[in-house]
Amino acid sequence: MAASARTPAKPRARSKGEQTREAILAHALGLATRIGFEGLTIGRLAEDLRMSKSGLFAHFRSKEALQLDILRMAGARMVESVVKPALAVPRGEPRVRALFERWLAWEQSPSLPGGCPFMAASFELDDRPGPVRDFVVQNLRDWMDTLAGAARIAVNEGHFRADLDCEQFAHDCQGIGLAFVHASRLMRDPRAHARATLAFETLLQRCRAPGRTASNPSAAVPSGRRR
Amino acid sequence: MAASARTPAKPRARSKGEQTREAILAHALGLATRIGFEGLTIGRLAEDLRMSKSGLFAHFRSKEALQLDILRMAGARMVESVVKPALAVPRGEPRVRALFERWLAWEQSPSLPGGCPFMAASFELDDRPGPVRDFVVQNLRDWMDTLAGAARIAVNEGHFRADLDCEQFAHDCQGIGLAFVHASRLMRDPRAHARATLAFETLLQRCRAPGRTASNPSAAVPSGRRR
DNA sequence: GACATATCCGAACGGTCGTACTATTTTGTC
DNA sequence: GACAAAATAGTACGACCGTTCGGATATGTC
Repeated sequence: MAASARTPAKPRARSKGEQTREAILAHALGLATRIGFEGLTIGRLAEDLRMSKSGLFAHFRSKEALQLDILRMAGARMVESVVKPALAVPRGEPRVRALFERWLAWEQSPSLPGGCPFMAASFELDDRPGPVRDFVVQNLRDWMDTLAGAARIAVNEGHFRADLDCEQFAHDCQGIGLAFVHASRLMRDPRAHARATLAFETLLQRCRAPGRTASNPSAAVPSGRRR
Repeated sequence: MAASARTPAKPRARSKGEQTREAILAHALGLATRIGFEGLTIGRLAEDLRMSKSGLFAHFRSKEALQLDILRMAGARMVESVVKPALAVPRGEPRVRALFERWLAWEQSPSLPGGCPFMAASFELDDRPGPVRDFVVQNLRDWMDTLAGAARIAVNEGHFRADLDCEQFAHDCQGIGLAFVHASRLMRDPRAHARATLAFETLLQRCRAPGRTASNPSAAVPSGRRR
């Protein structure tokens, strides 16, 4: 599976410890989304993975470090499966749309049985200061900046109104996403996805440059295409 | 304070136990909003109130019962300070607006240092089945129904478009509220309230009957005023 | 194969959790 | 003030928490 079976290399390619460490984090991520970051327990985690509590603990030197590593992995995965693919989509509205759609898909990803960990952490840690909270805040700030940045590009491409408040746009997107989680996970509303999509389309419509519609995407001319 | 000082009556007017019980719940509510419902601990609660753990515990027969009682009190308070006052406001858009504004105020109420307990519980309990979760769901369903009902009335009064999807309206409101909590509590964004207000006004504008504006509230004629 | 080191386990620590039992005190009624 | 009932305290329980430490075991290098 790894690079080579006979090349352990000097700085070590993929030590045993690192493998199990990642296996732990992968499972811990799924667990944390379901039972929360505070509710996540080293004993339970070790039991699930059929390891000793102390053996597992040795990989992280504290529970807080474990929580941070889980979030780091989650952040990296989110970038990988939401942000990066969206960057391959044409600039402007298509990319904004790709971001949003992939975000919803990420939230429902099978590897996240409890949903996006940052959403859950938003409400779980909002009153508990510390590095874990700080990390969540930073990550969400980055995400909102990504959304706002994509909207900014859409403005420059002439897809969105020139006077659009891009940060408000990101804020509104966040609201749609949160309402989606609320409706689908808590209320178990089968129309949750349709609701979120409708809300997003309505938002997009409000943001488009005058005269421009979804079915007539070339009506408006980019105002400042070259930078 | 109570009915009479010399009339304990047969079924007893306001026993000592009931007083402390309410004091416990009031404090527990504030605590639960900050540290979460799972994080809330009987020992901590007793310590805060300078009671013995067992003395406090005797008032509720389990932690789950305590959690339910806390939520019951929160629900009653929310009705008292959000729903009931809004019902005193004229039907239609003004009442819808009153509901939303009082909702935001309730979320920031000083007696709720950690914000609306139902918001927090939404994400904390979404994956933990049981009566506590059920209670939260029921309460939020009632709230959404209240919002949708107020919108329905606004449609009948001719304030809102006749083809408005009132449930989608309630859903969108929920999103604005969630984004508000996200921005204010987690991100500590000072513009959070302005963002929420702007989002709500934009939503209202989209819902209004054609030709009707905020500054010209009498442009449209009620279509089905009676009933 | 020898050896150093990385990895993992077992047991144990002090703490806190929710809960159960038994006193003791306080309250309300006569 | 006597007396029953209600309210509170005290103590203890088993379970699990995060963490420590020393020793067993596996891994990678020579």
